[in-house]
Amino acid sequence: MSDHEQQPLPPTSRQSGDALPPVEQHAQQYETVRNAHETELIEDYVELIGDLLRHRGEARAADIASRMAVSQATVSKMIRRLNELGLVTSRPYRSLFLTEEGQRMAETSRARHDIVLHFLRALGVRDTTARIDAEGMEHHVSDETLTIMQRFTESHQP
Amino acid sequence: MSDHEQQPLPPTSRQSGDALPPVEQHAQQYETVRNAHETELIEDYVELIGDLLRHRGEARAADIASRMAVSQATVSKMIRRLNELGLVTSRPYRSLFLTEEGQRMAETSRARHDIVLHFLRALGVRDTTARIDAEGMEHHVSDETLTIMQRFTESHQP
DNA sequence: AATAATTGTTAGCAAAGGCTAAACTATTTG
DNA sequence: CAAATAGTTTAGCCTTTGCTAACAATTATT
Ligand SMILES: [Mn+2]
Ligand SMILES: [Mn+2]
Ligand SMILES: [Mn+2]
Ligand SMILES: [Mn+2]
Repeated sequence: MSDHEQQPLPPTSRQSGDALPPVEQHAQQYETVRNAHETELIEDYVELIGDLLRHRGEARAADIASRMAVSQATVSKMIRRLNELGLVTSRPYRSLFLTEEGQRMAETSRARHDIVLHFLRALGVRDTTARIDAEGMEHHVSDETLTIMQRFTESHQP
Repeated sequence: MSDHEQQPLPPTSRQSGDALPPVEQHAQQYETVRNAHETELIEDYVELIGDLLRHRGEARAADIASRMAVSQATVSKMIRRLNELGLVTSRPYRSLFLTEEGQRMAETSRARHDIVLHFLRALGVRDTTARIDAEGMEHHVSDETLTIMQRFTESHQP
């Protein structure tokens, strides 16, 4: 075993940063993030399709492409995948629709997204910023935190 | 132009979900998230290497692999990339070290990570959950929100 | 009806981030 | 010091998510 203590680093310079968590716990943090990233895009597509259907009555591939700032080819490919996953139905040149399962996912995602967005606004974040932050944060917020956010929002502007 | 209003949808069923943002703003939300995802992994590696150096005096590939719950091959490949990016220096079979730029990135990431973690704890989230959520959220929190989180934490446990 | 514009699909490419298996190097132990 | 163990690297594979370019189908305009 080689000695690891090179310069003992004065304990004063270390008021910053918590201790390292135990290896298994630390590993679980990263694993959870990787899992979230696997479903993140799917959720955003399904959620957006649901929003378009609700607000516009139809959800076209071109709308998705411009709202996501992504090429139509990318959207087309993703739609095939959503189809295979049983989340949407699509006929060429027609609006997309959500399956039962797709609707459930859209609803869950939208609810979660709204909780995060409203929480950020209640905290005092400007609307534009809150929307940007919520789009990314939503996929990484546990149910526990979500509940706490919801309570906070309710109690801070009834 | 085909008419989109199929069923006008009773306005009562719509207390949920805000209006759709204008296309350009909506697009920017997703773009920001995609950009964050590009740097996210890099930041986590650099931050972890910094933490290992600080707490353990050295940062070995094997430690990174077990803490990230990823294969050693994956770590080895990523180290080469960090090297090419000028963030770390590495001699084969020796500890990694951070370059000047790597140290700056580690410091910035750690500070941001801590702000999010402490904020969640101040909100009332349990430690384990807070750590998991912070690991994912940290990359999607704007400077504006970060500042607000910091103020909140300070004023809620002095 | 013919043409133009929009919308959608397909093919082919690339980078990122995983993995396993095999080879190699270093360290620890008998 | 030889053998065993632990750590590191490389090669080759796969999936996801993006892109552009070319083509096809639909819808809108003249
Ligand atoms: Mn969303
Ligand atoms: Mn999102
Ligand atoms: Mn972090
Ligand atoms: Mn992280």
